[in-house]
Amino acid sequence: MTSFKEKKVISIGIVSELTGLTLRKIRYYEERGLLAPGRTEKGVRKYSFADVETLMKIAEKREEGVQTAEIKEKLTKESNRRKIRDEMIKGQINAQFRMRK
Amino acid sequence: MTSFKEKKVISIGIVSELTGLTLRKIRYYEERGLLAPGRTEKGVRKYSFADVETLMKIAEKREEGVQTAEIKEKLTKESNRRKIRDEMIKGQINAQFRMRK
DNA sequence: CGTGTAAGGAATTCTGACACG
DNA sequence: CGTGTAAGGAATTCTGACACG
Repeated sequence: MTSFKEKKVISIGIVSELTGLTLRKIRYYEERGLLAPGRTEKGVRKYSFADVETLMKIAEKREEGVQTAEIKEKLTKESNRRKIRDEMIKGQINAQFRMRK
Repeated sequence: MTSFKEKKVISIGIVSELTGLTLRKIRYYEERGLLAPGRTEKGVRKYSFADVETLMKIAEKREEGVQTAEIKEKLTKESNRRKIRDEMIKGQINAQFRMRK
């Protein structure tokens, strides 16, 4: 269910290596609301592989000169689409169960 | 190819939370050769989700009183089986390619 | 707006060793 | 054998701010 890809377990230094982004940039994109890493009790940021992928998309867009505000919109829309899709799948599964009764 | 699950990106503190094992135990199992985390250039240990799963298996066995040496054997055998299986799959895929030519 | 950097402090991890057994 | 712990040091991360623009 909560797959590996979504688990917030990677610290920012490793994320930096994985994405090629500086710590400053990674923190800034969070500040601007483009992604939401987890935090340990002591306040240390933790990222998932999904976050790393998001950051790679952000990096591409930034290279194209796209501003963070626009990127944020695009990301929000994408996550909404994902949400709707997942709900539809859930609905289908539930429908299947009802059929079988 | 190099899937998320195998990537060495998790630090020992998080692994401890994920597995319920103390840092001491996690390091000791490594010392005994039951698993091989990666290291950053500075020497900080980094684990994969696969390592985390291995540690959970180790924890179970230890609770049953199995010694680390025995657990190590079992793990080695398992990884050999995995290796053989993967090679067979690779062989099959190659065979498919040859058929198509 | 987006990013770099120096600053001071806090949290994390590392190793080798002693302890118990 | 397997694990805890205290010890000292090194590496990592955090925040807020100044800089440039």
